[in-house]
Amino acid sequence: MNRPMRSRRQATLASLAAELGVSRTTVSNAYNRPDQLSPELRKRVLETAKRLGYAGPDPVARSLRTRKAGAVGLLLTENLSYAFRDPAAVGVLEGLALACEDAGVGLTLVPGSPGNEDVAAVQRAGVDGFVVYSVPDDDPHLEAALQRPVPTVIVDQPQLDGMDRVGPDDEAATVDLANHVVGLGHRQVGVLCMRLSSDRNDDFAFLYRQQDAHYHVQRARLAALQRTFEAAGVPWESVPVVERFDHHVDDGASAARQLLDKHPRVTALICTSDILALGALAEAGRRGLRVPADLTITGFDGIGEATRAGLTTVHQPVLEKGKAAGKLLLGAGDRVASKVITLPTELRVGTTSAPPRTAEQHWFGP
Amino acid sequence: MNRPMRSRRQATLASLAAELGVSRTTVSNAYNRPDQLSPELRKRVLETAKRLGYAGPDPVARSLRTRKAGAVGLLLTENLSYAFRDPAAVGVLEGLALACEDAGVGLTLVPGSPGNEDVAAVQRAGVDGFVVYSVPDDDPHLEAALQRPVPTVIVDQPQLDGMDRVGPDDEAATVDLANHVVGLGHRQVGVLCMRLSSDRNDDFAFLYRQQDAHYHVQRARLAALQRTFEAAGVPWESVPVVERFDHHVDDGASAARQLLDKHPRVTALICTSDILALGALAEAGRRGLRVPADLTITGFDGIGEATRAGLTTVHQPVLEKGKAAGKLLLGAGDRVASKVITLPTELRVGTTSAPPRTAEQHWFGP
DNA sequence: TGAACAAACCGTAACGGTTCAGAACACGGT
DNA sequence: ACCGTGTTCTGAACCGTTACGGTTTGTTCA
Repeated sequence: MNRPMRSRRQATLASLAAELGVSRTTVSNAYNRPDQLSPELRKRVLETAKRLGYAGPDPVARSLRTRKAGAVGLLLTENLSYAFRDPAAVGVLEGLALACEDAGVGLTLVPGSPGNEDVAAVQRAGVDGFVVYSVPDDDPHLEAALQRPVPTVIVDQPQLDGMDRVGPDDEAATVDLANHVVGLGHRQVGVLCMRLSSDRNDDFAFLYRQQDAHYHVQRARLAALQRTFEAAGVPWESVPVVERFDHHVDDGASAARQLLDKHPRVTALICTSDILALGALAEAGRRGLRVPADLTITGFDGIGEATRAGLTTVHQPVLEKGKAAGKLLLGAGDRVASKVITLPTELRVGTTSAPPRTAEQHWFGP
Repeated sequence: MNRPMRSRRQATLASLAAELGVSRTTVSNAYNRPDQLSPELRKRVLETAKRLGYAGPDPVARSLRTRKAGAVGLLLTENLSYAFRDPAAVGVLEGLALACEDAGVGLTLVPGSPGNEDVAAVQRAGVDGFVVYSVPDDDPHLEAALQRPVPTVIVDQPQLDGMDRVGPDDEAATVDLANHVVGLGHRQVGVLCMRLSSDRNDDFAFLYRQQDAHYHVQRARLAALQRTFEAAGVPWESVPVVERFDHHVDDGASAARQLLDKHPRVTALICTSDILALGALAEAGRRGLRVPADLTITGFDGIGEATRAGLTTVHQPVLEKGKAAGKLLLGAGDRVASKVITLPTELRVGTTSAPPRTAEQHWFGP
């Protein structure tokens, strides 16, 4: 043990009361309701506490009695690097942390790897509610959280029965973006997307896998792309989609490589995240493709580095997303109806999108 | 409330036992020690539990009894954006989260803004230990955490009496970096640093403020720079140091602007973080200064974006740092002696450092 | 036949607090 | 002397669980 001066047995409120010859109530009051006892006595209590090394009422015991854990849980059933390496996810985390800080409650990251069926951590987390973020639809951890008799807010996920939900309209935002690309004249496009399911598939993802995706956000974005491109006369089967399980810039680069190797005539690469797009950008550079002259690249999320790189992307207010989730959860006490908050998104046209290179257009010419 | 089927009063282990006509112990065993009762009875218990909407033993009550909270606290007395916007800090967070996940315990972010004297959240956090990261030396929250009868691990901070500590040797690493810059021939340098104290000072920071810095890391890095440059015959008073309270890329840019406006003859900008360096890079571009031909820029931390930008920097294994802290804390149970883990760092020379522009060297010529 | 032992279940006592309805006392007013 | 009104402190119940040390029942084996 590395705490100095730890006595044989930690002092408790009761032992302190005994030492002082007062009731436990009084000691409790000394900490929680200073106006309930004389200043002198309170001072004496606090002094004795210091002398005995008593650091104040035990949080857990207090929680039991008051029925408040003083923390909300964040269920992140991801490979953690997924959550921490993506500035968009970190933004949500930050917003949530801010909301918690405002309310003076802690934010507990509840562990649960995907594919790991062990939901014990979810059941054992001492929290007053859960925020569920970026979890596959059928995850047992999500199920376990919903079982718990505490409120739950779902972020970036389809609304479940009476749950609260926060998220952008991924479909609408993606439609805007796709229309931008279509409007520029692109008909030969490729897509890079994030993990669609808990089983690794660092390869092309065909229709069935797309529609069966367990991650709502990816499913929604792909569906929106499909809808828009088909409306523009581009058969979706002709659009290659490359999936990556991990989510680093390098994964975006390798995905772009895989796609471009097989489909060199593609004029636009639509990525379902900025991270992937940044990787695609790097790969394009490596191949000597000029962006946007030779290749249009778009992202999604609007992270800082993307902005600095001039990426055409959809910006979503990630910080607000997290904040909204936190506020919703912390204010969920007495509310009866469930709430759904849809966040605004904004198409940000940067310097990575332009009409397709003319040479290529001949392929589609009359 | 948005939980469906919530009965008037939540079922408890006791009410479940009563309903079943068995003892509480048996119900408890059904959840915690399946081998202590017959499979049939266990099945009956679990079925009845489901029928009554009992989701398993209450975590808080369990914690009280077992004296394990099942979570470790992370004390981040920062403006939260500080912690979340810096990939280096996020890396530490990730490493810590990974260690916690391995151990199946939660990670609670304990709120406490700098300057906010309210340490209640620290006292009320139900955790089995604290990791203290990036907190000013004299912070009351740190004090409050140390008071609690749980182990504490300090990250990136000078070792306190018997505490465990994890961190790189900031001084040695900075000396290496400074020697690199000195070795290139730079004698007219400027420094951009992060917040030195809890009071905002977006301006030049003079010697007294530097030495009085409440943030160990910044103090150590500045001290190392001072030592190295003075050894190279550069009087430290002649080296302008600009401080920024916030820590975004834009802050780095504005700091660089402020410094270069006043000291246009500077040939190298040493930044105490990559984020600031990235901003400096942007500002250099804006001024039409070629890097490294006209201006050398260095960072610290080795974050991904810096690597992608080719920044000369010191890489430190942030993920390992977080992991090490977590492991140390979680294994701290019975240990008597305190441990100190010093992490390796690596000078990574990129494309942003080179000898000073010859024109300037005349100033120092014979 | 009965000792030895395992399996299945139970009762009680914590764990360390908070809370609420009073008790005890002091004080000023009538 | 009596009453009302605070102020200060107390007693006991309660929060929901698990640890510990049993008891009961049934089986095995010499």
